[in-house]
Amino acid sequence: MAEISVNIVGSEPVLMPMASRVGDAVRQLLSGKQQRKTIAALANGEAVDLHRELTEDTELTPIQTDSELGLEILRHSTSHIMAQAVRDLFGTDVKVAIGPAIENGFYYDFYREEPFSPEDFEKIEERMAQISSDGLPFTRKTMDRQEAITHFAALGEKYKVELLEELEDEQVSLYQQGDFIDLCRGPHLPDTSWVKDFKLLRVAGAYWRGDEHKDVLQRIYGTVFFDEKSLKKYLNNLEELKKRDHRKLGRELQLFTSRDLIGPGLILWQPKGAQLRRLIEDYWKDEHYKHGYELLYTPHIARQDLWQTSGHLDFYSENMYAPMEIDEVKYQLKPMNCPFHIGIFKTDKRSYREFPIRWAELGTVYRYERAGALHGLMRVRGFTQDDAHIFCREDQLEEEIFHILNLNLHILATFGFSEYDIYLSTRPEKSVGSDDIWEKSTAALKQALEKKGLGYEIDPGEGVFYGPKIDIKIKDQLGRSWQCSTIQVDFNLPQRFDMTYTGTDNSEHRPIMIHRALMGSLERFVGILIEHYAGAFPLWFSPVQARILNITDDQLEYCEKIYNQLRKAGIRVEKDLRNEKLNYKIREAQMMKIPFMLIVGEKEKENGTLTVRLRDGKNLPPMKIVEFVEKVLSESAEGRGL
RNA sequence: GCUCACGUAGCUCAGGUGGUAGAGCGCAUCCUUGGUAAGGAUGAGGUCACCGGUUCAAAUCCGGUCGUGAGCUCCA
Repeated sequence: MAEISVNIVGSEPVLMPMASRVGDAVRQLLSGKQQRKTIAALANGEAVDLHRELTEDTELTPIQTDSELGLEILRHSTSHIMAQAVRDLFGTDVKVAIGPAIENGFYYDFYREEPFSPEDFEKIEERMAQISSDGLPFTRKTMDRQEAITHFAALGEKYKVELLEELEDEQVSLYQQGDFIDLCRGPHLPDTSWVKDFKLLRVAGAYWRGDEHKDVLQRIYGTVFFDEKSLKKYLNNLEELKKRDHRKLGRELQLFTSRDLIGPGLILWQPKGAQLRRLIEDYWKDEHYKHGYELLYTPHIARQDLWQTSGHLDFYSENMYAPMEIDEVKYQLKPMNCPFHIGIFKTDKRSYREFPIRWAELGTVYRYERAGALHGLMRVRGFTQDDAHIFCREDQLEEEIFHILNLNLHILATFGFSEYDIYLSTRPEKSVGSDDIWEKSTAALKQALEKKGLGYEIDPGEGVFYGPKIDIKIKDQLGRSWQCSTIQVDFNLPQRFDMTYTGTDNSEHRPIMIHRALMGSLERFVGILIEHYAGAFPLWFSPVQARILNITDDQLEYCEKIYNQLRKAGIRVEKDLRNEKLNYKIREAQMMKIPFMLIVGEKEKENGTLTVRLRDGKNLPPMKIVEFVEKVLSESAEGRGL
């Protein structure tokens, strides 16, 4: 009998009979503990099941339960089990579409007339548990593509037929567990008994193949892990996310709201939210001034002609609010600030000596976002960009980009974001500008990134049509990524607006324009901050820094005195002098996540002090009012990076 | 925009099968003046998102509109 040589990567090969299974090799080559963790393997680089027969000399890399790939296989297999359960329960009224593993779980798309209900979820989960305890093996078979089409056509599985018709391979693989057969590339778990710690999470509509002209399917999402602990951890994490949800905290902390009467995607900033925002804006303005920017203000609407010249009407009009007519002239709300800044540029004849010109504006723009895309502060229709435009010569580009990166990362770090992923997007297929300018600008962006010592990834062809760009995605406390910053070179608008400057040679040249935003949108950035800090903001931008809590009415006068003194010193302080017990007042202040609670009773009144309770429940020893002022001011300044 | 779900006092929510509404928190008044996460009593708040239909009768059933949520899609 023929033999083949099999080894686990990094160890000695052994000879095994031809057509031994991967699982046999694993049992022979791995220790008990390693064996039990192994659910599949890479055989000469191809991911295969443990049941797969080996027909040539093979190097195996085990895929184990503690790897990403292992989880992916678990999730994929679980989606099959869910499909089987759904089919068992609802019969052929249900058509199966696709069911991949995704980040943190899996889904399966079904076509069914009736919507799935929460009660259905319970039934499906019960049935899945049954399938799991049956320990059905996942078996793979290959089939001629035409044969597979006939097979699925006979079952009325039109989505599978459609998939098969588009496949290029003449042999396709099918996986079966119990009586459920699905078209699938695999690999899968050895059997269904591995799938114990799962949960179905939600159902949502999804189009067949993501195309809104095609059938609407019901997508059931779920998650699964190899052990109960990990599942619980994940579910707890979901709970934590809910607790941090900026919409919930925004309401509780009285930061912002939106009302039906105002309109969807339009935010009302309540006093505390407005205070928070003002602190962010003031800091932003100060930093920009220090870094050589000048600040601009521009209007919210402009004549339609402006948007014609800028090209927004041609490229962006579906995102713009409809025109309004004033004195027989059409005006439109601005979706971007750039044309206004160009308008200011063109008020004078510019010289190369003025460059770089750095203009910044907290400009509020309005964009039509599809109703289904709106989400709290994260996706709105009216928002304020922390926008800036830099006009410079080509030879200044790299230095300007470097300058922007410095300011950018400095500001993000001050807000507590020091982990990020950076992407450099290069020329797309449809674009304006010469090869030469694209090359030079892309090189300038790269060099600036490298000079700053920043790692980055290249997104080939993902640049905007008018120039290359750098995007920075920050990571929050929960490890989620948010794209906030963007730095974009623009060869288009300077030309459209015929912007020029006089160079050293006394002739006219075209300036380079850079658009950039650091926080992106104030609204969204505040949303991210709320979730990042779970509403417990650092002292320097806490809308309320301290709240005075008296113990009895005997300290009312003294409390007023403290309040006035702190307020004059520039401390954001509130007083809670209601006739309530201390416990009650502490609870409320705690829930408002106020950094300092100032407790004032007879002792403090007599000594001219106050007792500070911190957000974490600890107390500081009693201190004089001036000491507290000093403490808050110095800690705030430090937090603000002063 | 599409699919599904939801829309009851300022907030969080109860209100089988239709008979004009309830709780807790908050708010007001009173009692209580109490040192580190909810003291007590009384009271005021709702044309049950809006419009229309079915019915003797609708928060409850049906249709539409608006809004919210989860996804899909979109996001130079």
